[in-house]
Amino acid sequence: MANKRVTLADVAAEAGVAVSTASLVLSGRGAAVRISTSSQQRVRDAAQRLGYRPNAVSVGLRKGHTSTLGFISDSVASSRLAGEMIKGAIEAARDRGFMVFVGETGGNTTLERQLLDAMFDRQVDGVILASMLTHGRDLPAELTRTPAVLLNIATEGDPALPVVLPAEHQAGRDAATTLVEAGHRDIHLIGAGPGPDDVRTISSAARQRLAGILEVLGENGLAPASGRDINQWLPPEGYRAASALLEKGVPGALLCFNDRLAMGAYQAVQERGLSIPGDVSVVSFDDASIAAWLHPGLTTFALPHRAMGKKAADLVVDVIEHDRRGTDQPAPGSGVHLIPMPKRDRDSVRHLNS
Amino acid sequence: MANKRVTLADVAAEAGVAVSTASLVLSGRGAAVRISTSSQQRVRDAAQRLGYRPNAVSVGLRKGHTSTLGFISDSVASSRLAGEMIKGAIEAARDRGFMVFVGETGGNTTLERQLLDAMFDRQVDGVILASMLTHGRDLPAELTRTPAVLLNIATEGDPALPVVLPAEHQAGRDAATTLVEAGHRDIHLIGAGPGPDDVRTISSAARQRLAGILEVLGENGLAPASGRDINQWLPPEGYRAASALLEKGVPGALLCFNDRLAMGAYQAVQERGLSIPGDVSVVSFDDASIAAWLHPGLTTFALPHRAMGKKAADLVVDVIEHDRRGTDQPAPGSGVHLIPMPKRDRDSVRHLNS
DNA sequence: CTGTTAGCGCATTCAC
DNA sequence: GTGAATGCGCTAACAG
Repeated sequence: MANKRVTLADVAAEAGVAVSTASLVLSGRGAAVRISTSSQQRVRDAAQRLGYRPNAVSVGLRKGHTSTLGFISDSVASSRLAGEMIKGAIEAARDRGFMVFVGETGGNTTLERQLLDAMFDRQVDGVILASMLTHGRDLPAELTRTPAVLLNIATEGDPALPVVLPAEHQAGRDAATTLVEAGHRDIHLIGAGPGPDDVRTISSAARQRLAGILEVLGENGLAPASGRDINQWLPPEGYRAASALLEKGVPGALLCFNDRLAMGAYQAVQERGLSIPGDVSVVSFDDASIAAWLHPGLTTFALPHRAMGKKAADLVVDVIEHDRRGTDQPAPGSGVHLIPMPKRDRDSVRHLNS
Repeated sequence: MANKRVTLADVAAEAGVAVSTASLVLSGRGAAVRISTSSQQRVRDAAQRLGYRPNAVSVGLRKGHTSTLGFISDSVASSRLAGEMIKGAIEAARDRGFMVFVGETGGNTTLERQLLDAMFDRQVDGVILASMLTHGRDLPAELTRTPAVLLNIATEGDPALPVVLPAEHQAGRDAATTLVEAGHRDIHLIGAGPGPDDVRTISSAARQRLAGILEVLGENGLAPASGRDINQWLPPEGYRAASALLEKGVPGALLCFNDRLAMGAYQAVQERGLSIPGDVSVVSFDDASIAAWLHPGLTTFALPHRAMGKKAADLVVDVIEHDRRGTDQPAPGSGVHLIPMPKRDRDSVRHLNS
């Protein structure tokens, strides 16, 4: 099985030089220290021939850093979107030469501490702390010992750490704008509202989406035709809310707080023989995979999870490299980074004025 | 920032003993080497007081192993199910004291090699190679250098490595049995069939599910009423296939090869004003999240991704620990491990005989 | 220009 | 019972 790895010493022996020479050459500083071209070539050839690869563990011990990141999340499996976030982070990390440990806490704080410890034991150079449900939380104290960034986690007050969040407020504005510009006046909210404080979930997305929506509505002299504050944003709840609305007549437009609510609303509308978007328009948030599969395709504002993961990884690496450089300039990137939520324009909105 | 970690030397100094003594004590062999109880206590106290944690990188260099696994997949983000697989693996690994590097190749073989190299450089003790779409493939040669297991990857012939797969064939049998026992005779296949070789996707799941289905049908003197071989198992295809069927009359039962096809079939059936399961019964595979959200709930056989991930991690660790023990008994666990696909019994099947 | 030396943090012989 | 010395594979001072 383990046919021993070839070491720097092997290469040096093969090339007939000292290990330090081999080290210099292979780290690219051969020319700078003016090692003879012939020696350099011999070392390179030997390394090539033997298939030498530096032992990262040894390098890590020696240099004190490991080109390794930790990614800790409360859940990795909740949805495709969670996967996208991890994927974005892993890919960006790899592009910068980092591997990443992934851990999942299930929301358990003890476990979180243990995972952080296990990662620090392995000398990770930085940590991404992520949540799949944006909300505020206390942060473990260890996070100050190492570069860290918060991914999809809201903090109260001014965060010392970089924070990456979706631009929920702007998405709320964009969603309302979409409906208003299509000529809709009676817009029913499903998931939160109608008042700015009618928000039941701990998800801070709800509050911000709502604020954005109300802002635009207000700017156009409108208010929500109705609002339904819901704790669990799942299809059955969307179904019930839409059904209740339909009993009282045909609502012009439904602004659902996520795609699963929208899916439930679709079911209610279509079971009554009504048409989307002919009779009722629907706009939503998230761009979960069902959004594209629904009939007709659901117009929605995508949670940019992939881009968020990438941004988070880029930020930690920025901080790491900054620290390593050891300048006394301020650490880069702290503060909140809002990632835009792009519109997925499909077929669930009717344009009244065209 | 980096307020230095406390090392074994710090502990030894604090306790007033030599590092080797401290090492012995903390590795639990203090009693065996008969170190004085007082020294032992002092060392333990010091370690406690200073918050000592062994540097895993150093231990890795010294002992040659790192309590670290690599998980390489062609995609981590394709669905919630992919996440479940990773989650199962990560959790099982953690329970055994291992952290895991996660990498994603997107199907790119070069990238796969690079990731494997990066992991081997970091001295991973074992590797899980996973795919989100079961099918055969060539394996990178490096895999023989380290304990490895294949997760959701089929191999031709007798694999030298442990392989973890869903019990697709049995699930095919179970799905057909469900329909037959409910009294259905005209069973239409959507996704593959009607002949045993009418399989267009590279997914080996299709072939095995089909084989299981045909077996049970045959045992009951039946054959598929029709079959529709489809390359892309997505809702639009299911919609089209079911629509075509409905033009010729009302099929009694639809056996869909996955939930997304079933979702499309639902749309076709319900748009025609027909009822599930009143007019047509539907059974499917995967248990994607939509299966529970559809109206009525879709009876389906769940891909046990979580359990598969767990099994894979347990297997690598078994092999690692076996190798480490150095006995000359055969390596454990090689061969194929089939994980059962449990039935999610919901409301899409009508029982004709009750 | 190149080789020798020391040490990153730890575990393990081997003397005392 | 305990401590000093050695080396895992590598890099960085320092000599030569």
